[in-house]
Amino acid sequence: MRRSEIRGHLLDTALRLFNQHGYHATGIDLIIAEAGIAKTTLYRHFATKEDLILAALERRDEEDRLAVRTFVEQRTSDPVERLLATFDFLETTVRDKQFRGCIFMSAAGEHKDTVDPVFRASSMHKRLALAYFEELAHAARFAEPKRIAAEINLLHEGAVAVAQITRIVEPARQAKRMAQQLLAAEERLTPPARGGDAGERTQTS
Amino acid sequence: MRRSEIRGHLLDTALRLFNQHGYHATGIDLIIAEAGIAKTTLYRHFATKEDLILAALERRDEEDRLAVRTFVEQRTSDPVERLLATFDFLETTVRDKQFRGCIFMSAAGEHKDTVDPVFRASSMHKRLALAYFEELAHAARFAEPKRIAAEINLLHEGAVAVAQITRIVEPARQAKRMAQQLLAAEERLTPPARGGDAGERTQTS
DNA sequence: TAAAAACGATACCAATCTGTATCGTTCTTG
DNA sequence: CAAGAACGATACAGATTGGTATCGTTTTTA
Repeated sequence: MRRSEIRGHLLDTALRLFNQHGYHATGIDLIIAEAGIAKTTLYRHFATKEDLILAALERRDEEDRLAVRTFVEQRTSDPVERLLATFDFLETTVRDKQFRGCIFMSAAGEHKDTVDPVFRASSMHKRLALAYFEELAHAARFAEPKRIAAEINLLHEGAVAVAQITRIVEPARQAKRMAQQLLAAEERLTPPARGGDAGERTQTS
Repeated sequence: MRRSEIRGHLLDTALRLFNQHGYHATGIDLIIAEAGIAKTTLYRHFATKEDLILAALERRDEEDRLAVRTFVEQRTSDPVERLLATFDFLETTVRDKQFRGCIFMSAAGEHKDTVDPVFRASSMHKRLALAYFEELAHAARFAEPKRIAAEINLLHEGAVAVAQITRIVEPARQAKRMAQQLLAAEERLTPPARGGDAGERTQTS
């Protein structure tokens, strides 16, 4: 393995093990054994285990946000359909055999103190995920994009939580149907496809 | 302290610490120190730490299910209103200064293997919570009580997850409003209050 | 009230934890 | 190609983990 790849390989291995066993239950010795890297080398890249956790979460945060954007944007250009497509993306992640819940929720669950850097990193990820929903809800010209985004976000979190316990895909599909019904009943500032009537509010149910 | 109370006191202390720091991060030494009980005594009541965790979850499971039933049933007798009242109960638990998320979700998050007894205990609690929603949805004569219950359940889990990260109460209220809109649009087998028309399906929106 | 059980205190055990020190080898890079 | 940095391997440190052994004291109970 080239030395420039070691850091990334360590992060990938750590993420896999954190997802599989959790953060406290995953020891440094297991990580280096699975990665096939010396302990000295790990500590040359990351000062502490907490630093490793934070770096892993940061990497995953960027990967995830890029992945959902890519998935959604290449599927449709309509903002409402994009909001719904996020649930299809969710379904693919839940369908993964390695799915054991959201690693950020797990991280926050094991580092419950709000001032803990790991909690803050998880919190930041969730805030950015919500921001994407807001971006889409705004583009869809909903009358209350922030509220819509929060509702979509709540459905996402609910689906992941239920799927974490049941280990079935159905919650993701159910959440999508709920989102569908929810969005269909919402006010828009202007109708999306038809040339709208002077920016006035329009009921589209 | 009377000796008959020691077991319960240990469970309460353990639950408080598990909620505060998580399961792996809470050591036996901390539990006995906080409880003011000798280690020997703890291990006379519980064979292993896992046994202590399981007993604590069992205790909390019964407490919680009784508490929500009591709260809901003394508030209203209408099944639909009772479904909505579960969100008010949720709001009180989230409003608690000690709220750090659902201890069963945390337990499942730290014991991710589906055959792990702790995971199974958490899973069982969630199954029983869902069963209560089904009971209420059935009493409300919804056409599809199982689906309704699953949707209510998903909203609950979503609200708890979002509240765990944000540490605000709003998700619980938002989930209730979503449930309200959801239930209002649902078919019922017979109208609840008015003497119904021969058991046929009725749209009540 | 007397015997039995449970208690507290403490010392202890082996295993595991995160993190460091040492040192010979390999890779990178100027 | 040579110097310096990064690597692997190993041993080790100090703290902490879950759990046990011992024993004198207190409480329960028959």
